[in-house]
Amino acid sequence: MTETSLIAGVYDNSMSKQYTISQLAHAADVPTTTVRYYERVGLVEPEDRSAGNYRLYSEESLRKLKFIRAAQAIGFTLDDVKALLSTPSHTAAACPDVQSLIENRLAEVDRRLKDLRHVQRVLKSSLEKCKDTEQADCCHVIETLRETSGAK
Amino acid sequence: MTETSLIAGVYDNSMSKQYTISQLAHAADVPTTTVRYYERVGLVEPEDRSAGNYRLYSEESLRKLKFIRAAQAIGFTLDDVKALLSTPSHTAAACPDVQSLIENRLAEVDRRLKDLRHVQRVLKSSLEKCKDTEQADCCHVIETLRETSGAK
DNA sequence: ATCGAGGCTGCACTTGAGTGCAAGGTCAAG
DNA sequence: CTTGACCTTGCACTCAAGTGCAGCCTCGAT
Repeated sequence: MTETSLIAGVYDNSMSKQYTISQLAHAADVPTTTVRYYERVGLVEPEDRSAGNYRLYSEESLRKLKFIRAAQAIGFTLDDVKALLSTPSHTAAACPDVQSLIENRLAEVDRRLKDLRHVQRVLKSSLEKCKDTEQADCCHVIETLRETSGAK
Repeated sequence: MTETSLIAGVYDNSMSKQYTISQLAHAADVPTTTVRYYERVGLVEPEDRSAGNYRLYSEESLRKLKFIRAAQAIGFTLDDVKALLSTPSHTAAACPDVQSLIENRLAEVDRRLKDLRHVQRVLKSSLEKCKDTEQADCCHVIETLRETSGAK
């Protein structure tokens, strides 16, 4: 292990192949522009440059990239991801930081879920009124909104 | 009813009082800057101007403002709101438009709920591993993420 | 040798919903 | 008549996570 990173895994088969930016991007299913952007903000760096100044990436970059997308998918910001990635790996000391990052996200997700369920109820009842053939009057949407705005 | 607006309600007590921008803003619990912003994007207009060129708003503006915030709270964009507001009121013809706007929002909310529940599961299991005193090793977070990134 | 695909840099722009600021005008109280 | 709170305009800036573009370079194939 050349570098003790949170990502550097168990499988350290040195002599792994190198990727150009588009190969890497393709493998991680990320636009190349985004890979360069991640570099700009300090998330991923090429291992090396080719003779013609092309970026060359290692397996680790690929793992990192996948990690970034996975973390993003569950709602972490790139700043959070940066924190996660720069956490000195495998030390118990880091745990509280990571843990509280997760707890914060989870709390936010819970809040958001609660909100959304409320929203879902309101929208459904609006739709009911809208569809009500007795008096197909979408203006009731407004009533519904007015009434429920105070609530919550 | 001077204007057939979706908002102009049943209670059309003419001779209603006028608001300065800060009174209006306070009543609707919106910053004054935001009221001006809404004007810029064509959502709310003052009924009149005072001698000193101050904006003067009617009750209708207040209702409109409250409507905007309520609609926003259930996830409509200001563009949606504009569409809702400009819908020629009380005509059955408008119904399909309003209805599909609501249906679209609802579909999006459903999707979002599904995503969030997934996220919640992933975060919870990360947290479990993080808290596991057997081997308090937050790095398992990475494993969890890597495994679940493919799913979904 | 030349063509097209892909790569490089740097900079500006996007979206949505506002916020901040400067320079000035107005209003009511003291 | 001054002070302070409030109002006016216009313009620029914020945030996050990118996207787009111009002008140039490099690589592999024909």
